Amino acid sequence: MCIFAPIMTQDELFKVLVAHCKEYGFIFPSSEIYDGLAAVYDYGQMGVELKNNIKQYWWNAMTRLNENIVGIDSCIFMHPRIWEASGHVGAFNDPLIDNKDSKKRYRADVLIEDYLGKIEEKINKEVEKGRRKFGDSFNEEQFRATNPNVLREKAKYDEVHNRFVKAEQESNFQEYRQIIIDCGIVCPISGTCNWTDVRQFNLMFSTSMGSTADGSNTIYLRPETAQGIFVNYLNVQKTGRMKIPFGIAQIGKAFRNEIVARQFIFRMREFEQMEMQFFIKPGTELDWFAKWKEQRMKWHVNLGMGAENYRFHDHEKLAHYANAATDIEFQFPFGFKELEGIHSRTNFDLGNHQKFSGKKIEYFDPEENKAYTPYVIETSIGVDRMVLAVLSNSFKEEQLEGGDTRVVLSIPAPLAPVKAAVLPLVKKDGLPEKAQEIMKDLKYCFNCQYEEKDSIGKRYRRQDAIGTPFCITVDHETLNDNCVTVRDRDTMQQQRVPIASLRQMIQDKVDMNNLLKNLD
RNA sequence: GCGGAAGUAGCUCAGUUGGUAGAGCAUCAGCCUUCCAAGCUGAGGGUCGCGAGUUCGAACCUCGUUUUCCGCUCCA
Repeated sequence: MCIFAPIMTQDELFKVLVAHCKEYGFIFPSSEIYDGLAAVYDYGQMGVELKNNIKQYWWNAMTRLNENIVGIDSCIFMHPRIWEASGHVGAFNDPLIDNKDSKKRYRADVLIEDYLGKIEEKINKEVEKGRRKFGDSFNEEQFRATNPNVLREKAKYDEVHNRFVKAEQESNFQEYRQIIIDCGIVCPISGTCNWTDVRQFNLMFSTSMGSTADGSNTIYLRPETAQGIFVNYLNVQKTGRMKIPFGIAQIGKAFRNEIVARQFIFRMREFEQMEMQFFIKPGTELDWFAKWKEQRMKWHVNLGMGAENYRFHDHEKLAHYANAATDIEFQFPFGFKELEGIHSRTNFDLGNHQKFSGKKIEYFDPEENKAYTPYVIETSIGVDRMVLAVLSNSFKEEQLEGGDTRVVLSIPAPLAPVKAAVLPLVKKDGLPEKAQEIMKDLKYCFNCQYEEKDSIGKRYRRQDAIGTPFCITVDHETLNDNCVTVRDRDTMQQQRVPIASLRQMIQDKVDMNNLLKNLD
């Protein structure tokens, strides 16, 4: 068996995978009969099963294996002030400006900051010049206060800086543009100053709550599920009598109005997150950060999709709330990309909610005999990215002996949408009836399919294409000996098995608890 | 959001200088079949992405629009 690699590039493979996902009912473009809706996808009959299994694997790994982690399900709608406290209202609005000649887009504030940085550099150069000139007798403070070149640049800097800060406070984006033009900031590509207006892209979706126009409030669709956990911290801690360290897990939809959403379900405007916030004593965050890094990597590798396909990517530039951050990256067909983020969020979120809500959010630590606002380690994984990781990793086009090819999804068995297919060899001679009997027995334990149409080989291929680990074939012998042929998806090997032992055989392979036991 | 390319049946595509829309596979029904797809017979399925314009007549020419892909840009 060899994989199609020599013939197909990663790019082509990805296209074939997308087509396969549609053809076999995993993922459809949203609203397709109305020409689709950009970057929104629906899960089909197979996709939803796979997705649910992934969620179950995560949920159980979090809430069952850890006595000190509990789940919640908070709403998508939340009080608008929450997004001020979290920093999303401020930081999620990027002022963007385009150069009409080069067609390149920049963040207007970054352009101005770069410009200010260049003036600073100039000043520093002057200072260095002076230092070389005067040697030991050089007095930097005095030099800065008197040198005409420095003073001129400093005045320029202060003027622009003040305008910039004021514009930022007032969210006056036209002023951004004016600053860019007044300073003669040019596009590094085209070298021209031919700029469009500054446009603001609010990455949060908004809608209004309240049915009358004047009585309604603007509210946002949450851009992350984490805040639902933070604002419920006190509720869970008190009612669950939780002692630090403890965690709260949540799975739910989040929405971001991305400027560009592409690469299939990798970046969607509506997506699903699995987040766990772990509350800890301040000062212990780097230990817990390391622990969760290890735990989360173990969870991934445990699926058996190849340890070499994962890597950590530590952040050098940290977000406003974090003091340590890393990504778990997975090798997608388009390269290593973020699958999960692990962040040490300090007490930024709880502290801010304390400030904005005016409610005390503290934990009294009996061991320390004092109260503090807990620190947080966050693990945050995209469900849809996880689905894509599983699909892209398991999709194979194999060359068989005799020149045949087959397309197989070697999905880890506990995640497979359908666990077993029950197939009468022919649809006569009482074989369908016997197969239905088996089906009746197995359907209470596993998601099974019954199929009698087309030749047996064709049915095997169809099951391969959706990743069914077992095909159970009922033949004429079965009526005499109560045994069936069980065909393995990955090896294509067949084995004669008594009907009575079918259930255990399937269970051994598809039981998610086997995965979970390896994690404990 | 900008630039480029594309959109004909569920899928892959053909369709001549503008003249009544096709194939293979798939689907469905029936027949035949003792274990790794593509046996036989028949049937269904398309406002040619959508909307205008030019024309006696548009899948084909023009404009607009939308979706997808590629590049840029952005990404908590």
